[in-house]
Amino acid sequence: MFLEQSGNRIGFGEGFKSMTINLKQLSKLLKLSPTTVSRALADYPDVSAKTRARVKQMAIQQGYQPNPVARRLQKGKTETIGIVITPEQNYFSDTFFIDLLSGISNQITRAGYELILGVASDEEHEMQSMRRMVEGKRVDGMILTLIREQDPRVGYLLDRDFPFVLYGRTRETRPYAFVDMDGKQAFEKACTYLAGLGHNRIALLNGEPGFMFPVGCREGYESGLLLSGLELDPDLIREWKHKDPSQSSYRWTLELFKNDNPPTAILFQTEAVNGIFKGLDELKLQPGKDVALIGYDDLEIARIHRPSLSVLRPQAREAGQRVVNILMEVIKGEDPGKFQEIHQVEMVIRETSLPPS
Amino acid sequence: MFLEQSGNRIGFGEGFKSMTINLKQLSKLLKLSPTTVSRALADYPDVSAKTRARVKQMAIQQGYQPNPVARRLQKGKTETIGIVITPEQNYFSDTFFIDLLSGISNQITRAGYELILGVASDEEHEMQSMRRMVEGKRVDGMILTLIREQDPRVGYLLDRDFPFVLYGRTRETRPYAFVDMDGKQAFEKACTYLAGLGHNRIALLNGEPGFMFPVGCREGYESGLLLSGLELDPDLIREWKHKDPSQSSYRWTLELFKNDNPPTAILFQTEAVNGIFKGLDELKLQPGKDVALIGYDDLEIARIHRPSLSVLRPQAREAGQRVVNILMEVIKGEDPGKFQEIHQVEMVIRETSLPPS
DNA sequence: CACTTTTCCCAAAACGTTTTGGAAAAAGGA
DNA sequence: TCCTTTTTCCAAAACGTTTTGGGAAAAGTG
Repeated sequence: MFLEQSGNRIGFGEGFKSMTINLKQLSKLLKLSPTTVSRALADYPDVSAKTRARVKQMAIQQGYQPNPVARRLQKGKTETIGIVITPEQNYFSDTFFIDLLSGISNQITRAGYELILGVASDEEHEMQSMRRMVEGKRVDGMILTLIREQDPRVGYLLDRDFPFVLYGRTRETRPYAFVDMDGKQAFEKACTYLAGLGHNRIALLNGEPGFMFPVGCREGYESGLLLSGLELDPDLIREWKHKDPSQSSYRWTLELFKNDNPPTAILFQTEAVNGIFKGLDELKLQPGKDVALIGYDDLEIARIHRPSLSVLRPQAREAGQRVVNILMEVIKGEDPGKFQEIHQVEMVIRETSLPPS
Repeated sequence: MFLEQSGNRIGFGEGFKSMTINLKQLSKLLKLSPTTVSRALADYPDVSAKTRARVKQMAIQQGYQPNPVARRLQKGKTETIGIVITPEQNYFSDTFFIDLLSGISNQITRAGYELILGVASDEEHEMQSMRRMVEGKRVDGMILTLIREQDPRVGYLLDRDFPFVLYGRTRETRPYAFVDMDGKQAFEKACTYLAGLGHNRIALLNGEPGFMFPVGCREGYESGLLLSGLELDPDLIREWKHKDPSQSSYRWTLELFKNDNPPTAILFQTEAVNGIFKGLDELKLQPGKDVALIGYDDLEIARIHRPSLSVLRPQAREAGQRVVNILMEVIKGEDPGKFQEIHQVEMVIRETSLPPS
């Protein structure tokens, strides 16, 4: 039998296990039923203020923490959110994704939930990892990132009515919840800004086709040209690959300037900046001076490079928090269609966005 | 923040839950007891081959998956491993960490476990996040990375006899399990290689003091010099900061060459390469030609840069898998002191490791 | 005082598994 | 045949919570 062991911290060779106390033991210590203790800790009104205080104090003193596994079983929830990332796609380009993840993680913790992570090597494995989480009843909801135009994950989750939130958007007619950056508005803003400076040959070095984000970038770019009275030249548009942003953007940069009438400015995702710098260097063109540059994402390199890079800066951390808050609502049963947020992106003018020379 | 809303269709509830079946329902379908079904699926010998096959077939047909939360409660395990990362420390430098994480994640999945992720903003928050996992009974074991010379996390876990494995090492006399790269051997190898080419002024641009890894790097560097009959010149050693590898390494590079007798070669962590390139560029020194370079970590930039960077290449993915396998043993109760692995690091000779001109 | 209402607490059930400790049926041994 | 052993199954308990559905005591109310 178990006797009272108030304040007992001595291990019996079972080092860790012995220093943990459960509800039954705590209630015995308090000479109360487990019911009352549980309800006291959960601030139910049907336990007197006095005992509630007594229970809480003892709980703290004994270092009691309810076993989350038991609570989850009883509550029928996993209290867990899943996310699957794919290293192939060069996801961890500097600070951006980790900022997003940071916002997600902190908000999840605040809700008393857990974030479980899958790392998939490719698209198929990505789906498989998600199915394990969903069908294996390991999560209450999913967060999806790096969304494709046609994204099978979204259809899959919608089909089974499983809670999820996208960071990004996809082509899907059924309503779903998402948080997205307004890439269109961002690129439009950057484009008109450059045009306003006098640039009339503005190039776009866009992200990989198939993904949704570059679609908005292009829309914004085209709309920006239109608003500025510039005409669209398909020769000024190139697309790089996720697999090797630097390499492909390097090649496309060289190609862009083979043009008879080369660009005086380039819009692009900052991820690809190394390749661009390299290409320009080889062409003896000075960034900022000979060619204006505005990148999307405020990575470290943008700040430390000389000349420093003008950028469009999405607020990744805030977006991550919103994603989680929305997901919690969807899990509670709210209609996902109600949660469709498009966040503005601010422009940070540094040294690479001067008028044409 | 701009908020756009659209679509307000009311979702249908109960969609997901209805398509999942539990053990009791399955056993009813089979006209067997839950006990037998459970044991059949777990390949116990006390259920006949015939019924076992029948059970398994029905389980597949019905898409039965045991509820992991219930199993965890019964087994008294969380089947979960925790890891805490800190964005401040520029952790996600390109592919290295994600490779490690990939190895970890895949191996954990293979074991039927889950990986939960914490993102902490600083050292204190890091500890707090870990304590939540450990004391909140949310994990069976922890994986620690980016280890400091004096690391309070290790003492904390050892004190309460909680299973963990380090990726890296620390100064701690009690036995603990770790997987580490042989930084000493790697830097020694690189150093003697350069010396063999005729370099006699070899600099070390080392990682931030306080962390354990740079200690080994320096040991290897010093030992390499000794073996090559070169003498140690404290003026050729500099240390950069995690917070801004590029900026600090840029400054140190400039400083290194103020020396009367400047280096002809530099050893460093590839993370810091941008700063070095920038510094050399400013000094009108060509990497590889005027100054030999060998970096630790085979990041993308190392491969795509021209001239391509010679590197020391740790096998992060394999290391991640080992970390998990070892952690599983420790969780089973094996003595952690038995698991102390030091992995060799290969050297990849590319274009920046030529003899001095 | 007799009654209703409010306050405070608790026993039992439930969540979905796995494990324990048999028990009935079948097979083997004399 | 009778006894023992093996095979095959299952009821009940357990894991540690929360929730359900009261019930006893205390406090109001007339």
